[in-house]
Amino acid sequence: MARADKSNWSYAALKAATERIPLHDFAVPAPELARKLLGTVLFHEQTAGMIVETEAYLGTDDLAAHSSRGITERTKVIFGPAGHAYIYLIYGIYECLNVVACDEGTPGCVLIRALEPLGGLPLMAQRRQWKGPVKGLANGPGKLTRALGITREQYGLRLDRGPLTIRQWREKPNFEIAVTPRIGISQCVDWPLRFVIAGNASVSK
DNA sequence: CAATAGATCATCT
DNA sequence: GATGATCTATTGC
Repeated sequence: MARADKSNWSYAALKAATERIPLHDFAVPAPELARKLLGTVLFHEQTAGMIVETEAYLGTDDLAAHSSRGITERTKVIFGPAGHAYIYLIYGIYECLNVVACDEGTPGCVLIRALEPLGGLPLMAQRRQWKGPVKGLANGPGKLTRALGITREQYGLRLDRGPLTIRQWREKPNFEIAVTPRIGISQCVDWPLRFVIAGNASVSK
C-alpha cells in the first residue's frame, strides 16, 4: 500500500492516479459492494480520502436497514439504481453517506464508515475544527461527511462522476479485509456485515 | 482509562 | 411523542 501511505496528495494528482468506476459495477449485492469499495477513493469539494471501513445493509429481512420498512420519501433512493448516494441525518446532528447497491427495484446499500485522509487535509481539518492526528479526521461515518463537506444536498447524486465521486486506483493496492458485526445498531446485531482494511489506522473505534 | 450524558431534529408511530 | 447506522465533553476511578 505504498501509494495509499502517501497522504496529502494534490487533488489533481489523486484524480490522475485513480480512474472512474463504471456505474454498472455498483449493481451487486450490498455485502459484495461493501468489499469492493474498500480501498477506493471518495472525492468531494477539493478533499478526498480512501475508504477503509464499510457496512452492508440488506433488504427487507435486515431489520437494521432503513429500507426494511419499505419505500418512503427518505429511503426511496435505496430502491433506485445502484451507485447513487443515500444520505440521511442521524441524531439530529450528523449526516451519514451510503452507496446504493443492487439492481433498480431491489433495496440494498453500503454505509461508508471511515476514510484515510489523502487530499485537502487542511480543508478537512478546518471543516471539522480538528487539531488532532490525521487518522482522527474521518474515522467515523459522521466525521467523514463533515470533513468532506457532504450533506443531504448531495442526496441521490450518482457517484461514478460529478461533484461527489468514488474512483479506484489505477494500480490496485493490496490489503487484507477483516469482517465483524456492524456497529451502533439494535437489530440483527450479530450479522457479519462490517468490513475493514485490516490494520489501517483510520478505522473507527 | 471507562462510563455516561447531552446535543438536536427528520422521520416514522 | 419516541427514536436513532454518532460524536464530544465530562465525570469518575
